[in-house]
Amino acid sequence: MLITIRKALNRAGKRVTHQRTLIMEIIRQGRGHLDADEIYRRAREKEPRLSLSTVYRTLQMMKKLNLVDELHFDENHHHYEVKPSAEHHHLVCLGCGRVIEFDYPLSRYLQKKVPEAKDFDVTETEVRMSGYCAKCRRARR
Amino acid sequence: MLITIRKALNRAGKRVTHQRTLIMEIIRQGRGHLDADEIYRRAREKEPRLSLSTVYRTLQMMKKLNLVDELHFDENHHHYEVKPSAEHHHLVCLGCGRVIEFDYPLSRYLQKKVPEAKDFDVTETEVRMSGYCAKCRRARR
DNA sequence: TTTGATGCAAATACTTTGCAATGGG
DNA sequence: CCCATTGCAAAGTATTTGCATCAAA
Repeated sequence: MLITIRKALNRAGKRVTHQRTLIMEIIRQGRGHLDADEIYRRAREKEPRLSLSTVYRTLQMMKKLNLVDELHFDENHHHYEVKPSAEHHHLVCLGCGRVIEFDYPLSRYLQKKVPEAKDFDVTETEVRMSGYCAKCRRARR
Repeated sequence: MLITIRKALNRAGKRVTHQRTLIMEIIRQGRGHLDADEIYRRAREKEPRLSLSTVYRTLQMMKKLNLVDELHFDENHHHYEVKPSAEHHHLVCLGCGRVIEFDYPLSRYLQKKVPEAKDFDVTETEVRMSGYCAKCRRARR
């Protein structure tokens, strides 16, 4: 786990700092769906002097190195997860905000089926379905 | 066109104001992919006293009334388009930012295929594929 | 005339940046 | 020891809110 991070950083000529491994570890343990602020809060429990800027800077870097994915739910901030090996997507409840993950391989399929994508080097495919879960549907006014 | 907006507002018990019809008309003419600020700039050409808050408030309302879709590209603000009748999705070039639309009906299919979605009232399905278009791939360092 | 909607200004939320100090290689 | 990285504070951008005024019904 940590070895992967260390390796990836080295390969990119980036320094392996305590902050970077900590942040990455938190994202991994968060099993996706953490936002920058939540990552910051958790990281500060171990490293109280860590700054929010470092979280953002690390996130940007990880994104560029393709170590994490940035997800866009129905909100005005982002969520992060370590780049998953198996393709999976998200189901977001607009009522309670719960995010349900589901596996579904679509990337290769769409790449073939969609003519517009033929000439494209697709690095990421994200499917986001939103709506209301059973519980929230009942409570909905 | 305008009739639809007027109707939808009436049906929801909302007032039909000059600002609202103007904003809606701009989103429609923008053919999707306008952000709040761009909508604001264009609207002010016709209605210089219009405020940005009104744009945001109108957008929120339209979203709730299901008249517009809010799209999440790889940025920290949103883009808006009038709710399209045919299901379509987006291909985003990370190099030049160009957004290519493609039609592809997936919603019903996924609703059936994904067990996690069975118990869900899905109101929207958005597929976003990102990567590099032919031009940008060549220019990429 | 009666509210709901608007404009304005101020507040909040999220993210980025400048710079001096720090620590990894 | 050198320079990438950090913490801190300050700035920048995106969005929301309170309130007096305005205008649609």
